[in-house]
Order: sequence, then C-alpha cells, then structure tokens
Amino acid sequence: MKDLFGTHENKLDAKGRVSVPASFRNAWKDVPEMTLIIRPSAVPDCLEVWPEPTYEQFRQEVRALPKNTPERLAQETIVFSQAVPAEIDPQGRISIPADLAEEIGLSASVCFVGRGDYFQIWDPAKAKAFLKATRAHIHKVAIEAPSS
Amino acid sequence: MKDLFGTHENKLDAKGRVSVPASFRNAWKDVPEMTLIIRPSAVPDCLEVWPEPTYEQFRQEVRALPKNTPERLAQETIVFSQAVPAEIDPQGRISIPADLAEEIGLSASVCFVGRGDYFQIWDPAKAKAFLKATRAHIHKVAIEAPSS
DNA sequence: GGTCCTTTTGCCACTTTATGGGAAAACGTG
DNA sequence: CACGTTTTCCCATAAAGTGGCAAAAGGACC
Repeated sequence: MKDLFGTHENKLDAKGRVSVPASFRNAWKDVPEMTLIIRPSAVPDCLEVWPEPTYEQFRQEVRALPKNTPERLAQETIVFSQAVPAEIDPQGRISIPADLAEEIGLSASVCFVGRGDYFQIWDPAKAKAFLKATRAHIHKVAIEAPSS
Repeated sequence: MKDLFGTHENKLDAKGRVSVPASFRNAWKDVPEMTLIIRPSAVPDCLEVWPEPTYEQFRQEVRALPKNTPERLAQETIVFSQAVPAEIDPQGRISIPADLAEEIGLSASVCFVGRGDYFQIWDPAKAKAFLKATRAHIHKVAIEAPSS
C-alpha cells in the first residue's frame, strides 16, 4: 500500500463506470481484490475513496465513542450511512453510485486526486479550483516570508 | 547523495522527456534505481525534484498533522496531490507530466537548477530572471548592511 | 587538429492503460 | 414465472507511456 500521488482525469462511460488511474491501482496491488469505501468528504463537492483495510480505523474510532451522543451519531452517519463499498472490476474500473455522483456534480469526466492514504473524486473544474487555491496560498507565503 | 550544483539546460523531446544532467545523476548514483518526486514549488513558475528517500520527511510531517484541518488539507495537496513519482530511465531521462509542464510554462527547453538536496526545473528564461533577481537582492543586502 | 569517450536526443517498437460495446448474469416487478 | 431493467464481465480497439537502439553533439586529451 504505497502512497497515492498526482491528479488524473478519466471519463465516465454510459454505465457510470470510470477507470481508476493505473498508478493508484499499482500502489495498492499488494492487496489483491481489495474493497474500497466511497464516501462524501468533509471538503465540499468531493468524495473520498479509502482502501477497506485502512478504513477499519474509522470504524474503531466510532465504536470508541459513547453511545447516543451527538458526536457518536454524527460519526456513525459519516462513517457508515453515507459510505458505500465498491470493487475494482477486471478492467480496473469502479462504478460510482448515482446518488454520490450527483451530490458532487459529476458529469462526463472524473478527476482523481491522490492524497497519500486515500484519493478524492471531483468534477474536474472543481478539482482545479481546489488545487489552485492551495497553490496560491503557498506562493503568497513564499513570496512574503523573505521580505518580512 | 552528494549535493547538486550549477544550472544546466536540456531539450524536451516530443513525448515530454528530458535528460537529467549527468552531474546530478552522478551525485545521486550511490542509490541505484532511485525514484524521484516532482512537485510544484512554493516559488512560482518552477518545479522541485526530490530524491524519494529525502521526500519521506515531508510525508511524515503531513501525517503528524490533525485530520481535516486547513493545514493538513493544504499539506496533503502539496505533498501528494500535486506531486508525482518519476524514474530516471536507462538513458538518464525523466518524463515531466504534461500538467506540471504546463503549470510552469515549459516549452522546448528545460533549465535544471541545483539546490543542494534537490533541484528545480524552470523554463530557461524564467530561471535566468529568478537567478538574476536573487543576485540583485544579495548585492543590495551586501551594500546596505555595513551602513546600517 | 584529430581521436576517443560521454552525454544528449531523435526515432521506432513494444507494453500498458483507457474506453466503447456486446453478451451473460442478476435483480426487481407485475 | 416471464419480462424488462440494471449490473457485471469480457473482448476489441484506440491511445498513451515506456524502453531501447543508435546517431548526433559536445568535451577532454593527446
């Protein structure tokens, strides 16, 4: 389970399938037939996709919370209710559930964004805006720092 | 892993590949088949290229940050989403991903700038401007300092 | 100035990846 | 139980990426 790097854009086909970038598949190929978990992210307009073995930690965190508290209920929602398992098919594709696709405004193309342990799924235009905002912030810091 | 010195200019081929200067390869040749990590720099209009073993420290820094904070998300973007691993091929070349090349305005030629532990990749004209601006800044400091 | 060696770079061939479409299987409904 | 719909699997083609050879360019050293 190597880290996931980079951003990649692939096309949704008529059946709602899309190829997972080869570099992501290769990074995880030491666990064959691995299940993935797709869920909405805390970041608006994107989904998170986790390998099931890594996702186990979230489940344990939820179970450690005291029952029937607002935090526990909220975490149960995030970790279970809105999350769905998915498999990578023999051609390296996943199908994105229609309700989640709609939630983040997916249309023809899908942008995959590597985040180390997991990846994000975005509409390409929104992904670009998200990444650009971070870069702009970093450049601002780099330019301002020496003169201060 | 000796330090990288100097600046060198090489040409991109039709497929986005370019020879890494021999002096850089030689400086790193004690780690055979080393993976490199290419990412946008905090300095606008250039890329940074790090040896994977050195890059490990950045990954650990990210993982030490609390999840879902603005800092963590920004660092995940810098360290993973915009970074890509690259290998030096048997001819001593690396291929620069199209999106990163576009980001810094690369065209036919690539300028490699040694920075000790890592090197930068620039469009030659911009590299020249960057180095010149830095020298001017240093001269200014050298002249002003004694009079203060 | 000429020869040899290293480095760079163009080009071709091959492998891998992405994607469209068709057939079979599973599912749900009336 | 039969039908239509949806999902999954598999094949085939297209596109992209990777590796390798070999010629050209550049330097070093006689």
